[in-house]
Amino acid sequence: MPELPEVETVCRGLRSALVGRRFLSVEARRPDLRFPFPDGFAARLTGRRVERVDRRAKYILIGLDDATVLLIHLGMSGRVVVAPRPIHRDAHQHVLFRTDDGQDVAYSDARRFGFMDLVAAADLGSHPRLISLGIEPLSPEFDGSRLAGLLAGRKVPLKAALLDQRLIAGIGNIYACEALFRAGLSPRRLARTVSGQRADRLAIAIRQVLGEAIAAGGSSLRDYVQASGELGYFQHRWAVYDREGEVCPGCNGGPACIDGVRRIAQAGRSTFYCPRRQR
DNA sequence: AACAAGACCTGCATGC
DNA sequence: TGCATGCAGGTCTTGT
Repeated sequence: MPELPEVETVCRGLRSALVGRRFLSVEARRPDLRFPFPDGFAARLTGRRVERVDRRAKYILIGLDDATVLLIHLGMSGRVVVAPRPIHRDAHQHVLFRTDDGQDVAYSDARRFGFMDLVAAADLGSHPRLISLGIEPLSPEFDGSRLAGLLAGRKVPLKAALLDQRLIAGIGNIYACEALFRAGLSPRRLARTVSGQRADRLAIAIRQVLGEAIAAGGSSLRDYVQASGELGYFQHRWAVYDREGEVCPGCNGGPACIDGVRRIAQAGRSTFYCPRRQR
């Protein structure tokens, strides 16, 4: 489920639910997700007060009052739901946080590709999962010339470069496809061929696509008392992702678009694009 | 050094 | 209906 916009949506939900609150109890119902929980995980969290909730790439960072940070990654299928106690229990609900104001925060993850870790705040930057992350695409420093610099000399397909978290942090398979469509650039083009105006267009497209998805998720949060990225995805209509064979929104059924959106495999993942509008 | 491929794990849609 | 197959929003590790 989660790329940057969905993680951001979950972060916002957790921020409003948790900042200033204490964990009355924490229950890990199994010893691991993708990795084992750190030693004393539940005990170390119990009684802690949440001071802040931040996001870095697709990671959720929950800052606690003892100068530690709870690091959460949602993997492919991780979900977070906040509800008044007692929360509905589901089959893959692996971690349950109870707060001092009567809320339950449940983490569910069928595939268990997600993970959690506890880190000293001072060591956050050197955490092995965070240390090599690239630029935040929504940060003010991210623009066309910065993007061109990151792509320069790279012989990988452009789509693969967008998915490389060491270059840009937070773009996943869906928004890589969508941003390339908006920028009119083929996912197969070599990354190093994108500079100048093409890089400008792509940087703008990335920011727009991510920003609109966050706006969609954020607006749905007001109506549902959940921090769930699923809502953002549910509301979003993709132009090309998962639309193999359909006419893309830019082509309006023109003769050159007879085959519609094409699906190819790149680095083992599906890429959707319009060969007519993306060059 | 850079890149592709396999691995992790479960659920779901599809086709026979 | 049952079963096999392929695919899924991520990223770490291994092999070329």
